[in-house]
Amino acid sequence: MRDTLKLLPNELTGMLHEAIRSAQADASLPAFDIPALDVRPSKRADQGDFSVAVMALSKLARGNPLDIAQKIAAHMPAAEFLAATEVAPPGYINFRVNPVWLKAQVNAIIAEGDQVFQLETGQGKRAQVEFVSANPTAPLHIGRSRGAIVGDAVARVLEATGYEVQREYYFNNAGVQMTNLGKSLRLRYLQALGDPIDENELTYQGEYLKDIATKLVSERGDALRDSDWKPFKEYAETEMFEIIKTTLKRVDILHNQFFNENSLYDSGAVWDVLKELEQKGYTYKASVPEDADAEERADAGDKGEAIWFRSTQFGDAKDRVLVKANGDPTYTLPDIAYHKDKIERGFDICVNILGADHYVQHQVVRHGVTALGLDASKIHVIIVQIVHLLRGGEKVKMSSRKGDFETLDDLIDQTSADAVRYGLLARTSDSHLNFDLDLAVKQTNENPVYYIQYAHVRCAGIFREAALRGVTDDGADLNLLGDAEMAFLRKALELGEVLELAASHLEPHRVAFYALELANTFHPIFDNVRVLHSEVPPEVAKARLRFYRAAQVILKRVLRLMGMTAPEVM
RNA sequence: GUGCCUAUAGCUCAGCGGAUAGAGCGCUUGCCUACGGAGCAAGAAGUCGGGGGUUCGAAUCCCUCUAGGCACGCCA
Repeated sequence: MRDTLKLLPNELTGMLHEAIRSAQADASLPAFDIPALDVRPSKRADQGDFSVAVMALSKLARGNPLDIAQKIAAHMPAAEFLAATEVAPPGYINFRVNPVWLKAQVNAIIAEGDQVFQLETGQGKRAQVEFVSANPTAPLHIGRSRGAIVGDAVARVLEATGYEVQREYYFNNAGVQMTNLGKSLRLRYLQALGDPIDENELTYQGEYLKDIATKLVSERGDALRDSDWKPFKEYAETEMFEIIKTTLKRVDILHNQFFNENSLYDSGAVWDVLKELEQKGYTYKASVPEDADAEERADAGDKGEAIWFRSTQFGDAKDRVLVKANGDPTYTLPDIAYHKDKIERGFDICVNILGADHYVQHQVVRHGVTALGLDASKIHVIIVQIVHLLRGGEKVKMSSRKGDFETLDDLIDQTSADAVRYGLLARTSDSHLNFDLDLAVKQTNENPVYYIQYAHVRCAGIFREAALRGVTDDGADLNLLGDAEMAFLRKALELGEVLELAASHLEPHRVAFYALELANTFHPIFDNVRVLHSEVPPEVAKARLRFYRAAQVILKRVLRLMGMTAPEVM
């Protein structure tokens, strides 16, 4: 299967350009620059398999759209996969795929196996996807998990188009939060040793610290009774990261790079960035921003002088503090240094998955990167909107401080890793996500995940039964396949385009919707196209058996692209 | 008040400049002596939040209004 044939719309677009140039060469059409032509799968069978609207050429070619369409169609070059080119009013060109070629794709699909529709458009390019990036203070919160699922799905889609992808986790283990974590664990530790404690002093009240404290007591006894928070922070951090990694592994997410914010201080990168911004004249020292009005000046109080970044020069609504009056940097400064580091590591694209609440912060970082003279356009951001948990139709409140939150682990326990992956992936990142816990707990067919996986299971069922009856697909004649099977193959051939769009637009939800459409195409065929039935001639059975092998390859590939399992039985 | 996101079938959501607006669930009616019925077939269900505008053509682009969400720290 050549790469171009995995992307039939691209192939047809190229042929259309050729046809138009050819028509211009023999003066059938006047000279004009060819605009973008959008070839897409047709919606209905009478409109062929692929269609393109050429009405927009009407002005350029100074003629009526139908005539133009006919002239282009007449000049279309021949291709093995293309059976017919038809024209329809008011100015559509419809393409029909050659059935013989289509049926032969069954063998191509089987030959590609787990790598089917592996594209090469991103070949030789390196991408980085930064996601999750939660500080190791608590188990992964459900609010973080949407970004986790989307981030990993983006990484998988980029890999499918040929990119070399790095999955990165950015964290800070030096902040106030981590100190509080250490102090909280220390209290839980003392409690585990039998000392009375005041639970109101616990910043982190979750049960998980009790478990870690118990483990610590079993390892060290009361040896740490007189220690301050520091060894507890170290221990808690290590344990928390193990817990987080274990959770992520449950949904098949594996980061291959953990980037510690502290390394930017150790290397001096943070202060180098500040110096560079100062040298370029983008900073100033003041107690209030330069453009502050009288009221703001009055409200400012006396915090002392901070170092400000003139982000307003880059379109920001206000200038931002880089270094506080007490000499400590804000989060912004190291974040700019981090993104500078990312760009300088030479990735072709850096994708950053952020929650909606980080949108403004990211804009500031982007301005900082631009101020340093770097190309901020390499940084792509996917903003995932808030997840609301619903139970009994009511919103469930989530807090990672009080310990009554819903973690990703909770969600997986109540449903399944596959249901969580699909549920969090199957909508656009822009949309606010309502996760219905009641529905998720049900594990009924109301969840599309079962519908999709069931298609794969049904294929496996055929092969099991075929093996028992000694039926094989040796010497199968694919021309014996019928219209129903071809309908599925047409759908299967859309996968290349789906992946290409999902990668170029950074929209992995496209794969989730495609999966549902694919299953929706599969099930009616399964019902009507029997393999092991007494009325099915042996040679037809062979062809159909091979067809189902190809169907299973496609279904498995799509499930794996979403990070889901492809079960043989359910 | 300002910025960003959202508003499409009873519900959850796709579609984001092209031909009669789609899917799943739910609902109605059929289909089990055939490889697993977690299935299939048929059907009902939509002034694409309201109003203007651009275009040969708008759910899609622009303006505006309404409703909901998230942000607007010398927090991280």
